Amino acid sequence: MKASLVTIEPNGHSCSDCAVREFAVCSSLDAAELRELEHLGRRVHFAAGQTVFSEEDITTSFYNVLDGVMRLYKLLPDGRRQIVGFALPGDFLGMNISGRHNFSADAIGTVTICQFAKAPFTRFIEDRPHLLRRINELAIRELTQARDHMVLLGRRSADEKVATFLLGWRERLILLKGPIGTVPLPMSRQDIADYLGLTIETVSRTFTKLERLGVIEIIPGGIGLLDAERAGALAAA
Amino acid sequence: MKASLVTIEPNGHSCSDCAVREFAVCSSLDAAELRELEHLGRRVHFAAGQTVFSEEDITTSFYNVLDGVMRLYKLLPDGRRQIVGFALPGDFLGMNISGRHNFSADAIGTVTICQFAKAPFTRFIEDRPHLLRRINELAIRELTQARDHMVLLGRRSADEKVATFLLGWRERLILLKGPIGTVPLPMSRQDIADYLGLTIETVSRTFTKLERLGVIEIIPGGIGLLDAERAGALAAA
DNA sequence: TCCGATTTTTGATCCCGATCAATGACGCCC
DNA sequence: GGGCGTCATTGATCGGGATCAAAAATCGGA
Repeated sequence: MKASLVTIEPNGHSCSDCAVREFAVCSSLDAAELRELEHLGRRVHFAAGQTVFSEEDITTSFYNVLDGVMRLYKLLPDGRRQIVGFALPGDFLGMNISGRHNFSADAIGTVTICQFAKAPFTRFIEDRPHLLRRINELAIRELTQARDHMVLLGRRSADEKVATFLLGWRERLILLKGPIGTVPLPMSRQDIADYLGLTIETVSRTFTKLERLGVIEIIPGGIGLLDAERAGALAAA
Repeated sequence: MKASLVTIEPNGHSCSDCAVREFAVCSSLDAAELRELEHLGRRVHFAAGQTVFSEEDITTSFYNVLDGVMRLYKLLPDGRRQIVGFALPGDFLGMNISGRHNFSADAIGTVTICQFAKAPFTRFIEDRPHLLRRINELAIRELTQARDHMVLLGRRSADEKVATFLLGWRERLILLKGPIGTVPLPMSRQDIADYLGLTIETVSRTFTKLERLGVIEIIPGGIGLLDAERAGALAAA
């Protein structure tokens, strides 16, 4: 029997053995609170390519990424797409003030998510200022990243964009999983292009150029960073 | 005697008659709290072009814009500039997690600011979750704007960028001051260019083009919006 | 293991917005 | 009111990245 595209984990799971415990919003909670939170969230699995929520959808849940990578994006009426970020384990999605999501979110590869119904989670936050402070902290960090990305989109060349992306992505993965050999790139070239405000052809050409320069090595599903120094210079950080 | 470029208002002022009372972060406070807050903040005036704080500066204060317009921007090492936003009365500046500002802020024209020393204000927030919630709300709203701006920078043409900017700026002013005739543009063409990821020449040419099309009328210090419908179509919202 | 679909790479050409250059329009201070 | 510095507009040309097109590589399924 074929697995469904979206499956809810049937049996109990516990926050205490959660992989993203110290990265996620939950890091602000004590043991007792975690036990209470366990009853509010449920683990959900999404297959590659599935949409978790869409822009303009009414917000009914908040989401905590546990495993996998997601693309967060906005579409223009004519189909042009801008990816506003990639979500990794520990990222918290769904906060907004309009009551509607202001971007869409797809699973890239399979993804596991901890899903909280909006109302009970909002009530849970209510009298827990430390959790609110943690959420605020995550929002401010995202805001900082968003501003950095504006600089990239508005003022950097294609070469700088690609180099900056590769270094930044690598840095995030290292922060999450520790030192790594090669850099996995689970997203497609088109995703990278839509993240950097380029076309797929330009991204592909720039990858090839960087390889020719001996800065990277293109491997299936990722790249190897051969000359971090040189890459940093190209990124012009 | 010539006025100094930065002046601190000498005598007492009161939050109760503050112009941005209902827009700002303070809208979450009751009368008693406002009276307490009064002692933490002081009004400061900046002359046109003055820098209020710079990127990488250690954050020693938070700022509440009371009057005037500010440009918020980031610089690349080689001088390229990206304006990440324009601050208007009611906007709250200075939140970050690194302890350093992550963008610079200049006064455009004269600006009045309500300045709070970081430590006492942080303490003031401490046991006032409603204020924290309000700050979080403002952060999330900015995040939404930041994502919209990413789409503009990454995926829109010059014409769309300019039209979108004019409509968005007009909308913000209307929200703040009610219906207006012409749209004042206190920032320079260079500021607009650095906000939209364009050059000053392209902005100027696009303005002229929109005027030739009968969409706007260029007047000293601003524009008149003659055909909002047409402008909206060009913006391709 | 082979085949068809999809994704990625590479090549040729085009065009939008940047760059370079000059002129025009203010505002400001003596 | 005249001269000067700054900012905005306009014109001519250039080039980086987009677009159009095709080949090559990779992947998934029978």
